[in-house]
Amino acid sequence: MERNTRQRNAIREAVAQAGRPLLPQEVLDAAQRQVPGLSLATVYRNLRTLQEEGALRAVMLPGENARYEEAGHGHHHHFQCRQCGRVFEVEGCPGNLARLAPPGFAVEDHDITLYGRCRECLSADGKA
Amino acid sequence: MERNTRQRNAIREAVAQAGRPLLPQEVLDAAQRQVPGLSLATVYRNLRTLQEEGALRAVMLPGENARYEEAGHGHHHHFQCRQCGRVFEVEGCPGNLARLAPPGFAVEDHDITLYGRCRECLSADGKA
DNA sequence: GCCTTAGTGATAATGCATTCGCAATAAAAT
DNA sequence: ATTTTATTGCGAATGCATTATCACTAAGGC
Repeated sequence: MERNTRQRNAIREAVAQAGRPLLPQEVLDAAQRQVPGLSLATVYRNLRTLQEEGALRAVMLPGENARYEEAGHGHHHHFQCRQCGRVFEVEGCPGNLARLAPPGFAVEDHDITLYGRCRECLSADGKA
Repeated sequence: MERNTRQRNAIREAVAQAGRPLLPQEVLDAAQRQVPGLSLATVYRNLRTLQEEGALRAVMLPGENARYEEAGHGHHHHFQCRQCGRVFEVEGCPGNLARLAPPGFAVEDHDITLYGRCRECLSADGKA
């Protein structure tokens, strides 16, 4: 039977409150504010468990390790800031991408990643 | 000074003739038809060299290792077949993706990956 | 409060792509 | 042909994310 541990709650909360996909290490950093002794192994174990029970979703970006976000946010894509490396959700979708594929190919799905500067990094630059 | 070896030529040719991004192991398999003794270490060395001199480009897809394609094909995106795993180029681009980003974010670039079945896998299924 | 056992922390182990070390090979300049 | 040295093949080494091990801890049912 599944138990409700402080660690698991802290991990779930950390991802939920971030509102953006987090790396395991980022989850650790955030969740350690609730549970200081939390270990990285426990983060990995729970990320997997929470993903299997459908609470979390793995987000893969090109050349990056898996990040984790809350499940159930509907179809969306991601933006990665080239300065701070953080990833954000972006809603919306251009649609009708199937037309780009070569003739005879069946398109079932797609991923879009936007790259640039997030608001925070832009405003920090402005001040510098 | 840079030398013109059978190995390097075979590697360059393999990528050019495939017409699609190849994994180092796929490059090895293809180039070994020209140079049977070719080793994987040499493939890695030359993929790096060729990339540095601008002849090849690294292609990163979500959750995948780097593939390599000929440079100079202009802006394009990629399609990955879920059955055979191969990656193909797709021309064209929906454009105007910047509007998807949250306000205050500056979009500089983007990656699009389409997923589905390639023509070969579809027709093989049809026959099965 | 006690017991059972899922969960945890710390660290070692694993898996895997990629790179390194080095003796042997082969371009290409002389 | 000889010499020089970039390049190669092979296997060992590396780096790094993730997972396994195991003794200990603490949920939660009784």
